[in-house]
Amino acid sequence: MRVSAKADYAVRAAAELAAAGNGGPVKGERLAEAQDIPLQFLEHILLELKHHGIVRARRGAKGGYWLARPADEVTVAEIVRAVEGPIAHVQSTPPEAIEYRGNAEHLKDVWIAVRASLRNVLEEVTLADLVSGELPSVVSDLVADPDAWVAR
Amino acid sequence: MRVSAKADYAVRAAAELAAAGNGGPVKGERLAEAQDIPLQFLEHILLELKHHGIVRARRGAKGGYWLARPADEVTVAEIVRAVEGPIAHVQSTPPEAIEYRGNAEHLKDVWIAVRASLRNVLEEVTLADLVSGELPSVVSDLVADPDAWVAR
DNA sequence: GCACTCCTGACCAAGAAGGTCAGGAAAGTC
DNA sequence: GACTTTCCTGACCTTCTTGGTCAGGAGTGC
Repeated sequence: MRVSAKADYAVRAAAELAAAGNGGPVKGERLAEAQDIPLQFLEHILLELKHHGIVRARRGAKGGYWLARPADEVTVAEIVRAVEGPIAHVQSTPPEAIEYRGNAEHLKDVWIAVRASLRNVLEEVTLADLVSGELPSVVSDLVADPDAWVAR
Repeated sequence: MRVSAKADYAVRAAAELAAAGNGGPVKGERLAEAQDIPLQFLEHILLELKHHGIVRARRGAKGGYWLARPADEVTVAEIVRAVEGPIAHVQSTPPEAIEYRGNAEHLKDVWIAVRASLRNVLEEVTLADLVSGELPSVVSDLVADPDAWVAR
């Protein structure tokens, strides 16, 4: 139930690309500096994003990375899936595929709900939202509760 | 963003204890059989639950495990925290403690929302709910959407 | 041809995941 | 007091993941 450095880095780099808009390709080095991410590690991450069709790239002078689609069509969920794999799998298998026995029978519903609630957040937030700061109401509602900010 | 085998096992074992109610201590072996969990691994998990005050135990003949509190006062969130540590940490630190720069500034809010939405599910479901199958509305609402059941 | 930048695979150290093994320490029974 | 039962604990093990680094190859633009 944790968010990996890789996913965090990936979203941050993608946010920079979203902000760059159509100003031409952005070098990996600039992304790394802007978000303070180890360059070589970031390059691997960007490659994964490219393989998943989220980002495009060109080599050589004037080369760099840019978003494959408009920033308001790329969700945080996609990026997380690209680098971390499926969201909220249990024991590495999707919750709907598990058969629970005895008194744990309804646990399946709980894990399904967990996944759905994660999706409700991650699939609603686009890179455009992230950059503009105008987050969808599902997020701002959750964040408005002071209780959401306390550690536990 | 995944649920470990340990957390899954822990909740399942706890559900069995909840179902056993006041019928006296339940042997580890019976829990392991009921939920098909490797016994020795389960014992380590139960020990962690004990250290976190969720479960109690007695050794010897007629010994076994039981819940330290009534089943309707133990949430799934507690159990997950006991065996997996804090929920939805980013890079192993709580989201509210991270400072984001540049265009990723609002990412903090997104991770906070992720954590809050997980809590909304996990802290609402008690072991009593789990065993009875009468899950809180936040869960049943999420599960009612057929979309929650499709892999992605 | 040369500089620039991405692309790729190999490698690596540390830690977590998912267990197993062996023995010790209480609790109950005879 | 001996014996059985069951929990308690630490050591160990294998495999995978995490979070990187290193070295070199392959396009691209001038």
